[in-house]
Amino acid sequence: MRKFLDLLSEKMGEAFAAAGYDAALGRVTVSNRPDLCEYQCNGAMAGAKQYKKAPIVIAGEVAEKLRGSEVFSEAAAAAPGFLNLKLSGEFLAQYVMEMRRHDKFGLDMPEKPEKIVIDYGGPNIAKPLHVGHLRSAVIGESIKRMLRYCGHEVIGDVHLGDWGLQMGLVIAELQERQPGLVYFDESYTGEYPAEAPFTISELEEIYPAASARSKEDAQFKAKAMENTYKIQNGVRGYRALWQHIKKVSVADLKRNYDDLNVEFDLWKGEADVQELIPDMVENMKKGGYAYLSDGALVVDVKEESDTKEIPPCMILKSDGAALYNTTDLATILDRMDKIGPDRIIYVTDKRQELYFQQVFRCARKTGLVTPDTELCWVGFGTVNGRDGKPFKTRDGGVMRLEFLVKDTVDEMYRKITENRDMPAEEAEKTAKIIALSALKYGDLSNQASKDYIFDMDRFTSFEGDTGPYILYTIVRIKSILAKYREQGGDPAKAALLKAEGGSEKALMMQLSQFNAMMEAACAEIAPNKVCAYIYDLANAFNHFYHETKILSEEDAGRKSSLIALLVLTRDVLETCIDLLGFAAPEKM
RNA sequence: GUGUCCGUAGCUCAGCUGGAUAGAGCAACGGCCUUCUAAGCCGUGGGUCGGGGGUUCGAAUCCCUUCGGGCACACCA
Repeated sequence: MRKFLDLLSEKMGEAFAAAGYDAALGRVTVSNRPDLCEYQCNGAMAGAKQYKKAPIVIAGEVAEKLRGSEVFSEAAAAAPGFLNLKLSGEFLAQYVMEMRRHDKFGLDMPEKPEKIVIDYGGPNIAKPLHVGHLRSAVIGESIKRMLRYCGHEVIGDVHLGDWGLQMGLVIAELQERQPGLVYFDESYTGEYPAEAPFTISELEEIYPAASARSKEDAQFKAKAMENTYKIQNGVRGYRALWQHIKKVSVADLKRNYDDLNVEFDLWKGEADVQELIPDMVENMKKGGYAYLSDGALVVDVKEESDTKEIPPCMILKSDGAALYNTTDLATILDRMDKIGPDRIIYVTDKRQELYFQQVFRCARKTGLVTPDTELCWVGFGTVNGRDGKPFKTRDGGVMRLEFLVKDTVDEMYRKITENRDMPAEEAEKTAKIIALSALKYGDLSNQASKDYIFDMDRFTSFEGDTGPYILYTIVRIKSILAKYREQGGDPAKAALLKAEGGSEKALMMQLSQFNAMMEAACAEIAPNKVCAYIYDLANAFNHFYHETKILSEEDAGRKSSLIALLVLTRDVLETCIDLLGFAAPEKM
């Protein structure tokens, strides 16, 4: 379906052409002076120089050609050369009605859908999720859903950090606490127990303890490094323990991501690509890309156009060990081989920008990806506390994600029970739903690349530009539709007639922008655009709601038309919040 | 030091490829519930768009410069 503004621009272009000017000047935009007009065109001013005429003259001539237009009910030239436009209510209603018939509200599918891998989450095994993981999960999930909605095949991969020193640390701590474990007996050849020798809550306590100890106790740290080496080189007992750590940890991660309504298609990790490394490195050497520099194996990635020195991409450390780069490159190799994506998107902290620039260039240069594979990086800013510094717990520690979510849910429960009379069980369920909207909307409504301040009071507020406000709007619509059904009406059968003036027309105008907004949001990978859109839409609806009696409307045709508008508004809002990764309750 | 991002109302932020009086929300103040959820709606006050130059008919937006801040700059991830 054509985008509404394109349609208007086309009509305007025809008028320009009819008056003897370039049709390209007829670009129509939403008015920035709603008191004067609904839409505007500034083409007369842009074309003034080219045609050596006063803009107001051109605008006047074009306005003349628009007389009797079926699209614009009014077109007036205004100094110094603006074209102020008002829209025909029938034309608008027709477009909006067509949106309703279309299964994606007028959003066209791409001619060539892409296969896209999105790498987000990035949790480390054995370490609890903390605030830093919130943004990756929330933003990544939303991008995944948006791109899917726009017609692409999208595969989300959690990309676990499951190959590092933290595993060696956990095992070192276990060696101290439970030295008798069969895993440490290297002469043991039997089966290892299926059950892990620790629970998740024990694991959560073991890792911080081990990490703290390694900072003071050099011998302990050496032991941890040795353990890591043993895991990585396949010593049976250590491998078995590593599997246990991974299994227990992943189960817990799934639970945490579940609570956030975040799902991954793949639970791959660094460990999965280790065996690809030797050949990959060998090929980089053979291809003449990799060379030794200060003992480390590196690939040059600088380019002519660089405005600064880009250091080479390191492939192996001077001790010959692999590092994060190596694993990420091997992962690209693996994905190209097994999935063959057109695009890979990474969602990480913005501090890793240079790092990914190096990795991408290296992958391209060494032929890990085909020339037309798009490697794409989305960097996000830090979550700060109200003091503007990185978010911490009251005592200055790292804030665990689980606690952050729980605090938000508790706060929401408090607010609900304060304002509404609701059974405890229902209030609890509702609190969870609304809290998620608060958390996610609070994050996603900011530009991803910017830092933002996590302000519990602001996010959980039902007022202003917040998740709960959006949900409240949806619930209001649902409530009216439910009553309409009780009266025997069928919202699905309601048909739109025409846009009366005022807030009803404004609501339709907002709805008509959906496909253009979604296309832009996907192209720019910007969930914040979806947020901005639904906030405007919710505002437009609430304004309309206060001016318009719906259920008591006596003209049956008009009532049905209003209901149709409600249904579409609800559907668009619910579709959008689903793309943001949350949902609305039935009541609140 | 080099590069990069940012600086807009008391606070938190929008402002797309330059366009008419710079917009929201919170906070402050004032209105609107016998009628579809008042967790809403309407209104008032509040800004030299960090400073200075330049390009343009026209700049928060583009260019230069300057001040202030964040971040990154190969053997961490």
